[in-house]
Amino acid sequence: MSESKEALVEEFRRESILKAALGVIAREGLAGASMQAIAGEAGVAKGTLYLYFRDRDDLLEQTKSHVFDGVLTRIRAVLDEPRPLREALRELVRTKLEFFDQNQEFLRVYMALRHKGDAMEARHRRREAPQYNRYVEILAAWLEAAMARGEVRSVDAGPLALFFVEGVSAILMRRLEQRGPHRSEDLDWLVDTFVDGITTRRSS
Amino acid sequence: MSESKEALVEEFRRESILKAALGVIAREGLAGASMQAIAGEAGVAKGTLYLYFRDRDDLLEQTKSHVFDGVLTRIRAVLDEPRPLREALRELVRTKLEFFDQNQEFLRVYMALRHKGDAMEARHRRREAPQYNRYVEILAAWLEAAMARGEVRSVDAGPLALFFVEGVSAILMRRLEQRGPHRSEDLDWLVDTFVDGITTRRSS
Amino acid sequence: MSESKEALVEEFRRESILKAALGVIAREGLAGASMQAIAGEAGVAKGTLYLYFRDRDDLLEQTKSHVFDGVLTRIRAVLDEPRPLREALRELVRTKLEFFDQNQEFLRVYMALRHKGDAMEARHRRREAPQYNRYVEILAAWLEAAMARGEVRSVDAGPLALFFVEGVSAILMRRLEQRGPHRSEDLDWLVDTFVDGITTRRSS
Amino acid sequence: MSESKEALVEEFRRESILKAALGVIAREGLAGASMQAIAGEAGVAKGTLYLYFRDRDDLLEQTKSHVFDGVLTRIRAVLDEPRPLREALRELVRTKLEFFDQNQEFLRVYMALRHKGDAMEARHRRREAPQYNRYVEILAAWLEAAMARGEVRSVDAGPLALFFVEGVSAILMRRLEQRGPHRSEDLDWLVDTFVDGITTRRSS
DNA sequence: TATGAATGAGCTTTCATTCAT
DNA sequence: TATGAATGAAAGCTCATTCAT
Repeated sequence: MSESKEALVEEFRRESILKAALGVIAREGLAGASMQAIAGEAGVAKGTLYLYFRDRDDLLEQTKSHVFDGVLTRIRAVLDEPRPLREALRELVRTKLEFFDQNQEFLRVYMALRHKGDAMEARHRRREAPQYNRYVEILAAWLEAAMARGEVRSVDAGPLALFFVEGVSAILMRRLEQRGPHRSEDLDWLVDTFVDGITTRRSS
Repeated sequence: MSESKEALVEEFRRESILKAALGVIAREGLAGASMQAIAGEAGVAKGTLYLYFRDRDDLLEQTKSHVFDGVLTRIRAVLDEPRPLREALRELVRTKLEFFDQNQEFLRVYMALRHKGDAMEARHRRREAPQYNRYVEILAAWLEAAMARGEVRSVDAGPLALFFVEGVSAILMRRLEQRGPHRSEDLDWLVDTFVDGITTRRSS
Repeated sequence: MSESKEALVEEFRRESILKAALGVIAREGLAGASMQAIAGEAGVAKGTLYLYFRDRDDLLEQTKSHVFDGVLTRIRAVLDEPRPLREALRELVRTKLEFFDQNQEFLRVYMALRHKGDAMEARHRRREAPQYNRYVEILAAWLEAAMARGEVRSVDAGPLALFFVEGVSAILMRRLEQRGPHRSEDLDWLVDTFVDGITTRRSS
Repeated sequence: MSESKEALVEEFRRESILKAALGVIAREGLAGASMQAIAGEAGVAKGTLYLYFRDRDDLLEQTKSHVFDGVLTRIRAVLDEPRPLREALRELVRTKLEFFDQNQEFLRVYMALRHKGDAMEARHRRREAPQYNRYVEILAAWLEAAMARGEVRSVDAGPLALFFVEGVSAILMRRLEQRGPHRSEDLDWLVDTFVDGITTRRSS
């Protein structure tokens, strides 16, 4: 009981630090996210960060994971629900837009770090970006299921999912950068185009 | 004569530094690309770098430009040549693959910096990545021309181009990361899918 | 209690750094007073200096203030005490000699920086040397009071005070440089000469 | 013939560099007087400076000498001319004011370096500032002659000269700093005060 | 003699990390 | 467990000096 209470307190502290890191990164950029700045934002001392995270890299890594976990959960939910192809993908884009909107500043920074070999730390190239890959994998599996059902032309689902995910992400990022108002319906045509492409049977 | 010789030597030195920077960035990442490291790779003294570049930012910026200029030229050439839609895009992907192959390690890092608000420096958020944007713009213009000819369904060409460019880039990056052998024909199906999507008229 | 203790420790550390800076400047000159050297002399790490001083300029500035504050206090005390003109000025010179003797090497360097436009930094021309000016002002006020009492011929007290202060400083500096033994009585004749000059009524 | 011509050219070049150094120091301060800046001002290449001066210290030193030589010559001329005590010192101050006025910005910097142990370079503490000392010596000799003639009370002439010289310098510097208009007559009262002091016989 | 490209020591400053409290 | 003063490696950058031309 007491143990679980302590674990709860610890988890709470951990999350508040992650949230602080998120805020600082969004506001100041990665380079501005010094341990001092994060500690300050979190209202703890610098040393305390090292009680919860191995080092700066670890903290930054977990911050990234934390954010991506959020979208992953939502996206999984969208795809789990049975829907017509076109509707499902429209909903997917809608969800993603919403998420991007909420994490705009942070993503601007972290989009960079999608790929295996991070921009930052060649030393730590081993690290993955598992959530990001998971997202693509989930969509790929979903597409494969659609292919199995004959709804989608049979192609290599992995690259296809990646193509769609990144293409949409790029558009969303640009929209956010331009700070114009954005409604998700504005992108329905894109989904339609994509769906037309993957469902159409080529005429000789 | 002597002047042009000196200018040549200067340009040669400048390029050799850019090449060194490219190498260091590819090997060690952006953060690892210290002036010291770049100078070492180039076989010159630290101070020499400052004879050719204003500061580190300038050097990094020019390194990026140098690389992107290369692909931009090639891509422009591909799109300038009149070709059927499908062929043109296949050739585009082929060209890009080749380029990515040559600059793999560097791009892994610099893909990050495509977007307006760079990953690194919130202070320097102003800087653009003009070549990258130019690439997308060129494709968008090309697509618009195709729309005008009635070959492609009329949609917002800018986002569409971005979608394609980024989607393809993502796949290329992943392929390179997985270091498997890759033939450009492997992606013909993707181009076909995209072309089908953008050319097909929806039936009711 | 604990707070005041910490404040005490902090103040102690701060002063020990100032003392170290003083020593280094005296020994190596201003240009030789690198942060490294000062830190070494103080027995702390370079970074520690930045916990107590904003930057090098700040440290140097405070070092100067620290020294000049000392003499200012003593000189004020001398002039506050009511004394005959001649006695007061003799005592002033005596006090100054004692102070110069204690801070000889440092003053050799910092005498330079008396004037508004420092020797060092054209960029920082704004900074004053307030303590030094205060010293002259105090003496000027004191002389004006003597004029008001009819003890001293009425002239422009500011320049007169400056004349005396600098004249005496120069002699003290030279004596210290020549490292001969020096007793303050050796300068009584100078005070007498000055006093004679300022008190005498000119005979047509 | 040709040799002397070359020597002339060399001397001309040397002086033009000194003049350039003077200008840069006056404009940018000592710290801003980089070899590059001086070379630029002189219209020669950096390397050329080293053909005429051993190193930066040497150049700076000679710049100082060059300036002080000028005033020294003029002052010697003033004191060589037979004049009543009061007139001679008034003329001395007048000459000095004129000189200070012409070299204002430079002196602001170099006043610092009057003393044996320069502010800048403890390593080079050996160097003298001979011209400055010569000035004081000349005045001291002149005062001693006046003492021998019975016109001035017999005291230690060296310190007395130093006292007068520095006192006057300080006032002139301050006037220049305050950039107000200044006429030399404004300082006649000071000379009178001083003369009264040194000529008056104390009454018991 | 004159040049200026190249050098590299040395500077100030930042900041991730440690550890005594 | 939490702190934050202290550390010192490492960064970007400057500039006096050298030397091949």
